[in-house]
Amino acid sequence: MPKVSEAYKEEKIRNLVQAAKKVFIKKGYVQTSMQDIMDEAGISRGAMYRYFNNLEHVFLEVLREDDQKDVAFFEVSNDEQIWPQIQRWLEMQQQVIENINQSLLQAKAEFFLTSQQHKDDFSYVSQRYDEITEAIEEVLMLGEQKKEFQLQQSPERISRYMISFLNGLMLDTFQLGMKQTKVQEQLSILCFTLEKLLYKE
Amino acid sequence: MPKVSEAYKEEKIRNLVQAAKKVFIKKGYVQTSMQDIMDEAGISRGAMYRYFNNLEHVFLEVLREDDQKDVAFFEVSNDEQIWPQIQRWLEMQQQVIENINQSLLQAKAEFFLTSQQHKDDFSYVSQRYDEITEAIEEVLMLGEQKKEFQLQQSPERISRYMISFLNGLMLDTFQLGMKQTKVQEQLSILCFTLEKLLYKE
DNA sequence: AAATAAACGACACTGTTGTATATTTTAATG
DNA sequence: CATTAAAATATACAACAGTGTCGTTTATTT
Repeated sequence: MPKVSEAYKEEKIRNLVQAAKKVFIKKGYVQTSMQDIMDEAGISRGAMYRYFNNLEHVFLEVLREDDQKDVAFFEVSNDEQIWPQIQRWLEMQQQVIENINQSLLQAKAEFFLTSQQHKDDFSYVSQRYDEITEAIEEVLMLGEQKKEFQLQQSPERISRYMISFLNGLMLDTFQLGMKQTKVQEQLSILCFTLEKLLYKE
Repeated sequence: MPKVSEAYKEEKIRNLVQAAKKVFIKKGYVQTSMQDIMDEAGISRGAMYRYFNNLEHVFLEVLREDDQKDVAFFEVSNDEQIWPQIQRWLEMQQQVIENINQSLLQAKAEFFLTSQQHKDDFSYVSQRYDEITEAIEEVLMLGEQKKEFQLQQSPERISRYMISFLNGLMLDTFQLGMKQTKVQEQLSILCFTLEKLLYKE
């Protein structure tokens, strides 16, 4: 406990972030207090505040950790047709949505929704939105280059369209459960419309 | 021998609800306290608690009031073609989305997102979702009856699809502003895909 | 055993809630 | 029009939950 390596400190923080994440997933952002995280981590108040200034700080660290996992969020292979790859990606999204309760969705939504202050961290949301838009956009353009698609609308529009829809489906599903929103059916509609948007017939 | 009219009481409540609504629109649900509403209404703590038990109670009244305005939410006329009516409705939605900051969207989202307790009032969200789904569904079926459409997917699916998309667009727009999400463009894509879903070609 | 830094937990402070009590307003009555 | 009792409002208060700080304790290294 005294004089200790850098590695120890990092490890400690990683543990705390893990504990925090667990709590945030379970309780969302608004309902979570520092105390909850301390309890989950089995650590004292003083120790906690040695590593984090406040709850917002903790959450931002959790966010950072969570983001890293899907950096390589949409890897396209050039060897294969694009469309099947998109379809596979959509199936992945279905998995994501169906496990929405084990994700940070609620906490994130609450965090960015609740406080005007976070409009400063606004850049985060905004940036992430742009990143994803662009990633999808590129895939679409690639498909067009390869003469596989004939985009009926600009790739940017299509990309944003996909995101809006998926976001809506996620939140509705979180609120209402999968039975009511019928995730699979909805995604198959998205597929249907995407075909119309991507192909000339 | 008692005093005071019924009408007075109702009027009073309506005023309080109005004041509360104003605050909720400005600050959302989570950041709003009873005090904020009392201040806005220029009323004392004691008076406020005579009419409402707690913040949740106030919010539910505000919700009720707000819902009434769009009861006749999607009136279809039988004389006219359905499709133009849907298009007009979508234009209305654009207005709604573009004025999203003057709406209760944030407060509602926060309210239903934040607290597990509200899973009891869950019925509200769930019910409303079903109502809207059914309303749209009926319009679609009417169009099919009139041989105007040839639905490429079940009306239920299409209806839910529309809602998911619009919800997503609303929340994204609230977060990011209209410039980034390009509401109009997005809605025109929705229109495009809807045509594909409604018509055989 | 001296030095050091992590960990602990008590503490003071804040903002908010809901209630209890005091005061004012109201309209029916003599 | 003065009286009066109930209703409406105002004010003060206790309780609480959460925050961030700070002096103290603990355990290891040198």
